[in-house]
Amino acid sequence: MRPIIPNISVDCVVFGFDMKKLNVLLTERQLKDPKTDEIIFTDYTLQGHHVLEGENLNEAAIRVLRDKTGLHDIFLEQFHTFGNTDRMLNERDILWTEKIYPMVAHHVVSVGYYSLVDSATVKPDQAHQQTKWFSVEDLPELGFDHAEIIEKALYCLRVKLSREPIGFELLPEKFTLSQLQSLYEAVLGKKLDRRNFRKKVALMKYVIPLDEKQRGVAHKPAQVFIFSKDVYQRTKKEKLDFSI
Amino acid sequence: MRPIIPNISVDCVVFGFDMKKLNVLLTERQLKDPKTDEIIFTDYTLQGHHVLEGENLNEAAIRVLRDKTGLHDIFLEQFHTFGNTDRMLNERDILWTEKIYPMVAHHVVSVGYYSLVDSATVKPDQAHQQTKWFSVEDLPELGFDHAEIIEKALYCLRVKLSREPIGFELLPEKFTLSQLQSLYEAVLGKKLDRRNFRKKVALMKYVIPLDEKQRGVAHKPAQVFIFSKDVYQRTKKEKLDFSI
DNA sequence: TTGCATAGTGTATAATTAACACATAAGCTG
DNA sequence: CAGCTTATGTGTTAATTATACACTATGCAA
Repeated sequence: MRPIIPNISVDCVVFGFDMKKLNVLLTERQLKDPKTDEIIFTDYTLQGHHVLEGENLNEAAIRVLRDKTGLHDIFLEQFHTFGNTDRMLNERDILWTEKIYPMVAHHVVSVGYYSLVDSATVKPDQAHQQTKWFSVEDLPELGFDHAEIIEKALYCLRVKLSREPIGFELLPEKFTLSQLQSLYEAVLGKKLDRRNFRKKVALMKYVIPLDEKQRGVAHKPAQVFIFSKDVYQRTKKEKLDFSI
Repeated sequence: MRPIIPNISVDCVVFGFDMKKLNVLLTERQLKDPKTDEIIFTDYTLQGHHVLEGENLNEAAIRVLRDKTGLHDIFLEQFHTFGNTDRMLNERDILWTEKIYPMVAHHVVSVGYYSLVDSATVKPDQAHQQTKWFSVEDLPELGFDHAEIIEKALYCLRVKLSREPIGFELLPEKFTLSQLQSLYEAVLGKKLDRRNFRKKVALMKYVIPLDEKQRGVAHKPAQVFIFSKDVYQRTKKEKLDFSI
């Protein structure tokens, strides 16, 4: 295995959508006293790891996701780099770093990526016991500067979603318009008008209705749609929609 | 002097506006044969430097600007981090790094910042001989991956300018509406309608007319305005203008 | 005083956004 | 199987915002 670069890491904010709210994948971090086995603290962190020698940043992010969640071929976007000298210097982080990673630098610069997945495809059970989904509205205690990283990631996701149709990455392949709308509402954090929303979507030629309806629901079944990246690539015009 | 971190640097894309076009500040890089004094190559690079031990990324960017251009208290924004393993491995860069910085790592991750200045305040003469303004439309041969960095910086600047009134950072304190318009045109890369532009600006309460006119121009003198960051902060509403 | 160059101004039309309510279909329950 | 529950699906009007477009005003220079 290639050696790590001790002072450069990537952290991945994995966003997932469960048809109700926007979630973030977090891993439990627990420090125990080696003698008494007493828990010193418990909190949560993002999925992250050091970049390896000879590895590109993007590659590192892809590797982290694969290793820590089993995910591959998913949407990934670099959004900000965090390099304050004090970002690993609160009390718990010092304890943790000393015990677990004594060989690692004190000042690690971390490149932030966010990724988007359909919550249902990630079952944080088997191999990754201590990994769980948390609503972005109700996060647990976080290690390092990861609260700040998540906040920034969410902001960047909102900006991005308002410009580009990346929301589909958070949905299963087939979805209904209500699901799409509730995704937008979850990410943007506000309610949208159903009829106006559907009018907008109707203009997106890359959201394609299938000859298929929802099944097994206790109400009028909805039409099922897919997103065609292909059609999108071909029909998008380089509109940056500069507002002046 | 504090030691450098050998594998982390910042690169600053300094944008300047000269009332006509958008420019970038670049520094000549010339490699000479130490014996014959023959020029092996000449090209240009951004202002960059390694981060120092114990230094935040932002601080490093501020320091680089101060040391390389004399600028201080200016607008700075981190926009992307460049860390491909091959970013310093084209032929000229290898030659250069071997001769000039033999002790530095081959794989340097560079955090990109852009800054905005009024071209007139930077006179790249005295201390910084080899530093010159170049139109973003007509760049010289660039070292490392700096062409890519500039392209990304320009894209991010456009996105940012379309959301927030940061253009004023590129103008002198007092400016006319025509100057403001031509700044927007230069950054966004397209012509705007004068009357519609002025209607827009009229809605920005933080663009304040002074009781003062342009002087010494061979035509009707224009009204002079200032930008009030203060009024902006107080009147901006958190509008992310999500288009759905 | 005339010419030149840029400043400054308003209106009509088109496009986009925002607000809003009722009929429909499937499963469930009794 | 009747009726209840729940989410789907659909159109119009008003308000706002964006676009297109042409002439007069002012100061300086020749």
